[in-house]
Amino acid sequence: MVTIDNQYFSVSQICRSGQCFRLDPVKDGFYELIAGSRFLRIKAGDGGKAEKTVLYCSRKEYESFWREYFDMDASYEGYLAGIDPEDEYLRAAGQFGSGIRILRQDVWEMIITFILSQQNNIPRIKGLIRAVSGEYGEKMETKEGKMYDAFPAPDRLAAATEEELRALKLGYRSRYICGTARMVASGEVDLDQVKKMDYPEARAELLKLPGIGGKVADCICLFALHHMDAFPVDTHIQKVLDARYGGKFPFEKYRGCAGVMQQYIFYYDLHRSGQG
DNA sequence: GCTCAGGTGGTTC
DNA sequence: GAACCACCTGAG
Repeated sequence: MVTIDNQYFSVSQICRSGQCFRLDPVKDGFYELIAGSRFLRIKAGDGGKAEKTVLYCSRKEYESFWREYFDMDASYEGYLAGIDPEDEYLRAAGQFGSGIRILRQDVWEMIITFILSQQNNIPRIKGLIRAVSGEYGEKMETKEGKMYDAFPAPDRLAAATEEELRALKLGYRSRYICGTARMVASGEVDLDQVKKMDYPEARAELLKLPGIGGKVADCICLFALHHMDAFPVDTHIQKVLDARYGGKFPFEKYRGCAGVMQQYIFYYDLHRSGQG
């Protein structure tokens, strides 16, 4: 068990920030997270009051994996402090989503996840990932005996046919998944190399894969490769940019942290009218 | 029925 | 380079 004593870390906010589709609330403030082939049970804190967040893993596993995964060594307080004081909207958005973190997720998993995300809603995206993992992912079991499905490796998905994927209701994205899986499994696009590239290089390399355009490439760059200048512009973000920023985000003020701002805006736009 | 949901790729001017 | 449009599926 590892307790997180950090005011700028909220599991419920990360869950609803739309960057991770395998983090789900179960009951009584508990969450379950599958990342690649790993499983983590989490007890959410109450937002910096009495209860701290608890990760149900060993200190060793935390230090060797989850600490980096949750980007615990970055100062999100610093990111918030860097928001233009005159930008009231962005300050409010940052305040509202101050527990969000930019996760460091697996590149392959993000490639497939965000190809599936196009023209789709979040509940359905989650369902499709569950279906693909259930069909092609390795069957795993926690020490407590809970079964779960790992995210399928590239060679497993490369072996699937488009018809099989269509049977899982992936729709026209099936063709993209087949093509992309084959290019990655064959090494035509080498993800180990992509991980070493800077943002513009990695983005250009990802654009070679079928079904990946600028928006999806930016999601992968931000949520897997941690290129903090990536700023995915989807329909929500575009709506806010048009309404608040004359259609264009002031990138010059946010060198090295534009992606964090994108997450604050996205989360604020999606959830501020709800319960928070 | 129709529209919409975290888009991409192809065609057309 | 901008402006269409087809593309699976299921919910409202």
